[in-house]
Amino acid sequence: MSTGTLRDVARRAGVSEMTVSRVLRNAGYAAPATRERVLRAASAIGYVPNRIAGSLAQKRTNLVGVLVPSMTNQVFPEVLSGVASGLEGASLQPVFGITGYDPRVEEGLVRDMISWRPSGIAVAGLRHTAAARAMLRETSIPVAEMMDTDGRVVEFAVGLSHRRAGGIVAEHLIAKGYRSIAYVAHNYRFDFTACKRFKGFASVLNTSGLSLARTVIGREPSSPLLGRRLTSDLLDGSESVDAIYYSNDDMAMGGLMHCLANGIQVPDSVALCGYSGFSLTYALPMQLTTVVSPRFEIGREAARYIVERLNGPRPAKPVRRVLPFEFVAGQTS
Amino acid sequence: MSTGTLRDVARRAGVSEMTVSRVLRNAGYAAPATRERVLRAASAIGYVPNRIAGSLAQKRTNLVGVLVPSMTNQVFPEVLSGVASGLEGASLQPVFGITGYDPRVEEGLVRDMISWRPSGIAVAGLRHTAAARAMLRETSIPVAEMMDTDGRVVEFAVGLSHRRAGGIVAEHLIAKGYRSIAYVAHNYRFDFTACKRFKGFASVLNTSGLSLARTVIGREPSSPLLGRRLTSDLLDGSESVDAIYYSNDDMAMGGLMHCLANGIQVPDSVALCGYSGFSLTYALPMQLTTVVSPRFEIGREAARYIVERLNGPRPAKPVRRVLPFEFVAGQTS
DNA sequence: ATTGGGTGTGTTAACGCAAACACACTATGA
DNA sequence: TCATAGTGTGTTTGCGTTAACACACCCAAT
Repeated sequence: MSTGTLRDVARRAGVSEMTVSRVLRNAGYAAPATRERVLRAASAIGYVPNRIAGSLAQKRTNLVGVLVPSMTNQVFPEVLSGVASGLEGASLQPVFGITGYDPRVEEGLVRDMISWRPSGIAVAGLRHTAAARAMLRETSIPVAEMMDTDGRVVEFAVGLSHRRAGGIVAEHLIAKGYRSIAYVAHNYRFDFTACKRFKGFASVLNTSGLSLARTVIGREPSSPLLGRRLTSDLLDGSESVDAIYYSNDDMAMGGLMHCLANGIQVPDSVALCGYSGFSLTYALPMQLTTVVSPRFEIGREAARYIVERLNGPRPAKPVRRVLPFEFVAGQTS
Repeated sequence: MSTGTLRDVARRAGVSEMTVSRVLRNAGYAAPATRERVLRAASAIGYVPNRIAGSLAQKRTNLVGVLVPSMTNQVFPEVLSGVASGLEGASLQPVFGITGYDPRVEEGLVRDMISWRPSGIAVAGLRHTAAARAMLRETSIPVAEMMDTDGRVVEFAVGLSHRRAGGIVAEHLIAKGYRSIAYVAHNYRFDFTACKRFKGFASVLNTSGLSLARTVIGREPSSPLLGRRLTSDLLDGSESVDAIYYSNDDMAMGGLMHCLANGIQVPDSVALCGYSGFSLTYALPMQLTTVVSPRFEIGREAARYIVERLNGPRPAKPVRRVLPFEFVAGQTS
C-alpha cells in the first residue's frame, strides 16, 4: 500500500478530515468515542501522516540541516552526537549532509538544505563559496557555523581557536627542550582547521627563533597508515628530528605505531604530538600528547543556539563562541 | 529574506509562474530571451525552489532514508559512504537516522522516514519491532536491510553471514593449535551481529569438542579502551588462555595495546583475533588477524537495489544477497 | 427562560509547486 | 493555401495537510 491519506482515515471513521487531523495531532477537542474510532481507523490502514503536506500547510518543518566535511573522520560523528543531544526535546530532527571538504559540494548542499525549508542550519567550518555564504546570510532561519572561530562569521560560530591549539603544542615542545621539530600532515587541501593549527604552531616556533626542521605533507586523506608511512620516511631521512607535530591524532597514532614496531624510543628518540583527543589515544601503550577538542560540546552548543534563535531575531552582529580546549601532556613528549 | 516563491520571480520577470518553473527545471520550452529574464529575476531575489511544495505536487521525493545504529562505530560511516556511492547519478539524496541500537528508536525513525515519503529505505539489521516490520512490509517503496543475512528478511537483504564469519575464526584458531580460547566482548545487548558471530564461533568450537576457556563481557559500548581493560582483567586471572576472540576490531586493538604495553608476546603468549578489518588495523605494529567485512559494498549494493527497484515491482519473495568476506590471517595468531 | 462559555465537529481556503490541458504563433512542406 | 508539427506561454487543477472560521450543542449561572 502506498500509504493512505487523511481522507481515507476520515471515510473509514465516518468523520471529517479535520477531525482526524486533530485527533492524530492531539490538537483541539475530540469526543472520546470519536477519538477511539479515528485511532482504530488510522491503525487499521496503517496510516502514516504525510509530513510534506503538513509542512507545506504549516509553512515550517522540524528539520535542522547539518553539514559536515566527512563521516570517516571520527571528529564529525562526535559533533553530530552533540547536535543530536542539543536538539533533544525541541522536536527537531537533524538531517546530515557530507561535503567531502569541498566548498562547491557544500554550496550545493546548502541550497539543497534550504530548499527543504529547515528550521535551522549548522555547518562545519567558516570557509564557504561566495554563493553559499550569501544563501546563509540571506536566509531568515538560524545558521550556526561549527568548529572554527578564526575567521569571518555569518551569524553564529562555535568552536575553538585552532591557531591557539597549534600554538600551545609548540610552546610545550619548546619548553620541553625540543629544538629539531618536524611537521607531518595529511593532504589538508580543504581541511582548513588543520591548516590553521599549523599556522599557529609555526608562528609560535618563529617567535621563538626556531624554524621547522622538516615538513612532510602526504597526498592522501588523514589515516593512521599514512601517519605511519610518513613517519617512517621522515625518520629514515638524514636530518635528525627530535619531535614531530602531526596534523591530527590519526596521523600521530600511525607515527607511534611505527616507533613501537621499530623499537624507536618515544619520547627519548623522538616526541610525538597530535590533535583531537580521540578515545583510542587513551588505549594506546602510552598516552599521546594531544589537544582534546570539545567536539561534542561544539555540536551541542550549535544546536542549542539554533533552538534558542527560533524564538528570536538574528543577532545584529555575528556572535563568536570560543570554547576552551584541553591540552594533554602525555607520555609521548 | 524568508526566500521568495515562484510567484515573486514570475512577477519580477513579467511571465507566468509556470514559465518560471519550466525555465528553472529545464523542462519544456522557453524562448532564450524569456529564459534570460527569468534566470536574472531568480538570482536577483536569491530564489531557492521549495521542495516541499514541489514534492507534494509531484507526489515523490528524491530522498532515501538510511537508518544505522551508530555513527561512532566506524563501520557505519563506511556503509553510508557505500550508500552514497550507490546512489550517485540517480539524483537521490540519502537522509540518515541513528537508532542507537534500540529497536524502539528504530521504529520511530522508520515512521518518521516514511512520513517524508522517501523513494526508498535502507536499514541496518534484520531485527525490528513488529510495528516497524509491518511498516516496512506495507510500504510500496523499496526497502533494503543491510549487514546481516541470517534471519527473516522483509524484501531485500544484503550483508554477510556473521555466523560464518565467527565460525571461520574458530576454525583458524583450532587449526593453529590453540586450545584454551577466550571470548572478550563489549555490551552487545542490541548488537545482534556481534551476537551471531559469537554463536558461529562457539558452535564451531563445540563441534570440535572444545569449549570456551573464558567469556568476558563488558557493560559498555565497544571501544579500544574497554578491550584493553577487559584483556588486562582476563590475562591477570588464574586461567591460562592462549587465544582471545574479540567482538570486534576496536576491542581487539585494545587487547593488542595491553599486550604491547606490558611486554606480553603476541601471538606466542596469546593470540588475538578481531572482526571488521578497520584501516587502523593495518597501521598497528603487527597486522591483526581479523575478518574484513564488505561494509562499503553492503551500502553500495543496498543503494543499487533501491535504485533498480524504483522502476519495478517488489520481488515476490524476499531476496537475500550474501556478500563474501575476507579472512585475514595476520601476525597476531 | 436566557445568556455565555466550554466542547465537539465541519467547511473553506490557503501552502508553493507541477501536471495536464489549452491556445497562439511560426516555419515547413504538400 | 492550408494543414501540420514544433515552439512558446498561460490557465486550471490538485497534491495532503492545517489555520481560521463557523456553527451546533450542552450545561451552568443568571
